[in-house]
Amino acid sequence: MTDPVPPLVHRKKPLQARSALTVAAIGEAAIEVLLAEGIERTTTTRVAARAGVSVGSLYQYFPDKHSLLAAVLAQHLTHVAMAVEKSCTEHRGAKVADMAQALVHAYVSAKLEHARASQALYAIAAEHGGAERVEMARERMLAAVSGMLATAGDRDFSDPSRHAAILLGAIAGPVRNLLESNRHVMPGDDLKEELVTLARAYLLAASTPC
Amino acid sequence: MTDPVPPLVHRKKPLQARSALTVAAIGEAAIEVLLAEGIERTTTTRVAARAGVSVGSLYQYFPDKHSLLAAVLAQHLTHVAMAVEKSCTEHRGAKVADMAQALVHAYVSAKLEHARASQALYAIAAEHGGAERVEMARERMLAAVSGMLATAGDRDFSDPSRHAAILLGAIAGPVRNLLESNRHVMPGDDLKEELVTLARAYLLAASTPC
Amino acid sequence: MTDPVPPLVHRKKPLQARSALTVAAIGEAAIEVLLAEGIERTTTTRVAARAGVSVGSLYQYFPDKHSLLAAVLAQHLTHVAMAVEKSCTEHRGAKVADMAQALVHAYVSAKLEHARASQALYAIAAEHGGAERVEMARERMLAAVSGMLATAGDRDFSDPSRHAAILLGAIAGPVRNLLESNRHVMPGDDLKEELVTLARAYLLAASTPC
Amino acid sequence: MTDPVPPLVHRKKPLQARSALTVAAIGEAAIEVLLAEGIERTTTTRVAARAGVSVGSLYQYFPDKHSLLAAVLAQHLTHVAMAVEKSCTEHRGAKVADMAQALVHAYVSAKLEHARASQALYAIAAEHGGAERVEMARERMLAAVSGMLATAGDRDFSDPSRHAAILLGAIAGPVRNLLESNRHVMPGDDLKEELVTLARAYLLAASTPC
DNA sequence: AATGAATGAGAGTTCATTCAT
DNA sequence: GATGAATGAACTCTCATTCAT
Repeated sequence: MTDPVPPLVHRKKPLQARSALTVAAIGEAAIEVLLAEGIERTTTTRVAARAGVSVGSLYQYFPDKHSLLAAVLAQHLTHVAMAVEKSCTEHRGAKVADMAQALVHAYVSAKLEHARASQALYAIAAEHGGAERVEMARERMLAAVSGMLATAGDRDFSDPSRHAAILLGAIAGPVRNLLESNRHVMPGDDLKEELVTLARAYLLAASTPC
Repeated sequence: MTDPVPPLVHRKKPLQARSALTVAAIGEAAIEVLLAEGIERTTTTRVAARAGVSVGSLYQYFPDKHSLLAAVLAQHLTHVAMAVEKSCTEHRGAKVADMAQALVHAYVSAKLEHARASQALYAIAAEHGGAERVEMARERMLAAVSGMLATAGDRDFSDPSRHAAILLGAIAGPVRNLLESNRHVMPGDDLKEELVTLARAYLLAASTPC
Repeated sequence: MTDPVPPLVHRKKPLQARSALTVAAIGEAAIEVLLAEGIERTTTTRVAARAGVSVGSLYQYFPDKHSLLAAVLAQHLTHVAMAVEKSCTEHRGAKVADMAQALVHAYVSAKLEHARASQALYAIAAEHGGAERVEMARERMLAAVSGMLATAGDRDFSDPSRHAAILLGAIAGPVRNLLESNRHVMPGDDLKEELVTLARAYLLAASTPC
Repeated sequence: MTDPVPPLVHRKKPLQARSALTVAAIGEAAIEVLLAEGIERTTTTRVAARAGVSVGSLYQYFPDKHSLLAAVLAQHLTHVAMAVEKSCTEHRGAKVADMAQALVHAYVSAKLEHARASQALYAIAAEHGGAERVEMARERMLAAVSGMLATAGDRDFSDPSRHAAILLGAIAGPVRNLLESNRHVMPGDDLKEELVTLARAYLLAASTPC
């Protein structure tokens, strides 16, 4: 939108245990307020109150509201990206069917594990330099997935980067729908199963035998 | 978040040509401001200014900011949902491969046709009762798609409604990623082609021959 | 308050019958809106709508909102003042007991006859140059009453003007209370009777036999 | 008009001395602005400015404009009501002539003591739920006065509650007239004297000897 | 370090008034 | 003459941010 990717610095390094706890509490509180009140009513005062600290303290740890929300978003994105990266690293050289299953599990589990946060953060993603951060996380995952695809033991991919992009998007879409629809239409395990079918079918269709 | 689906009424019926133009201009302006400034800076005053009318006029046509954004979102969602419904109706009884292609074309074209609007509206979708409206549009499309799947000439689906949900999500995900990443990584036609592959592969994998 | 007594001119003389009707309708509408919505929500548009005319028409007859409300107030005040003047003229030379009765009847009847208007107008009286107009009406009534008292056939008043002021205030107070308390505690006739007792007692106490 | 009696809560308890001073300053300022500019121009911003604080501070102590004005009105009404109650309690069992004098003194003194506030508040009384509050204050005073009348040592009242209502109204009317007419026609002491005459005359006329 | 009262720019919304039709 | 869409100043209220305590 308007702003370049801001540096995302904390005003202080939360070296002491106390500080770290406070920062964590504020992050939690932000998500809760986001879910309970919506972005427009997510104010620094309300977040501080929910976290049980004063606004002043909040500003001791985050230079402004922007940074607070960006930090919360970044943390979540990093969590998911790392889960994907780990899984991709572990399945280099595997068969595509296994890659598909592993990727779906890694991604969906990481998302559903923090379902509430995920849901809340879709709202931030569109603002606060969120788009850039989301983009960056996607790049990381894309690199990991296309790297993995290129090493598939049983299939060749003509354009691993493109296939990775479609694959990730195709997995993320239904997950997002599930998280955003309040009444959870489908249990997480069914979702995973169905997405494994999807991922496997796509990867096979998009590749040729070695 | 907090509010139920609001009635989405215009304050006045835009019967006269002049009014209709003004309403349209305001809608356009809302999207432009949304894209240029982000939601937080999308104020009624700015939208009115961009539309070349006074705030007062804006409020003559929309009871409040909420309704304005909701109306813009609703218009877009309806456009896409109708395109999908039309395509599904036309392909009842067809082969799944054709269904897949038709659905992808219909959805992606409708989205890319109003790419700017699409992109801008993801931000609204999370607020302003947007979630409910998005949900409703999804229901319409789901019904259309699962209805179509059930009539496939060459395959049987055990649970058309579930498959429809996954399919739509899987198509929407990559489209969304494309729209949200500012630098358009992939041309629209390539995207369609790849999604057709995805959709066909999934539908075949998820069904059994008649 | 801030402004001197404004000239209270209509923009046009309502010579034609049509105009006179419209003016009257607007006046009525103003009172209704005042009662139904309170001053703060008494807008020119609402008054015009209630009167069944356009805002534009309202402004054809009244130069501004101020004048409209002032005119409505003035009309009511004049009505009451005239009733009092008439009664006072008719009872010059009478006995104070009869004067008291006549005055109470005239004043209370005039007020209760337009109870709704009376009630609504207390709100205007404090603004819109209302104070001055109320003052002027009081002067007229004061002059009439003290003029009458001075001619009493059976008693002498040392300071008719002061006695008139107290008398009028003492009658107006309970009437106002009755009108302002929504649940009408006392029937109008009981009020009159009680006020006659009050007025007679005061006038006798404040005067000496001839 | 539209609303029930609002709870009249301050947003924060003005426990600290500083806060209490600020709240008081805002109340004072409200009265001054009311007198200087009239209700329509009595805006929260102007009141805050006159009080020497920011609008934000005003809203820290009063949830909305409504409550601010209501609080100021309530304070004044309570002051007067308490003065009347005190006087009535002290004159239970007294002779009606003494009761009359005491009541007039208590009421008129309380009003004139805060003449400016009194005058300003007549304007609020008609709006902002003022009517209800005024009504409540009147009830308190009515109860006190009729309770006192019932204990009169030298006279019997057939309907103390009705007599109390008329008496209070008859005293309030002239006081109001005096406060509202800018040029003070009559000194306060003369007014009191005249009202004592009025009150005594009425109470005697409305009662019978024991 | 922590607090939370104070600030004031800025948002949403209304409404008296005008004027092209 | 009548209409009512358009205007934009002004109002109420919120909230990110600061700083004296």
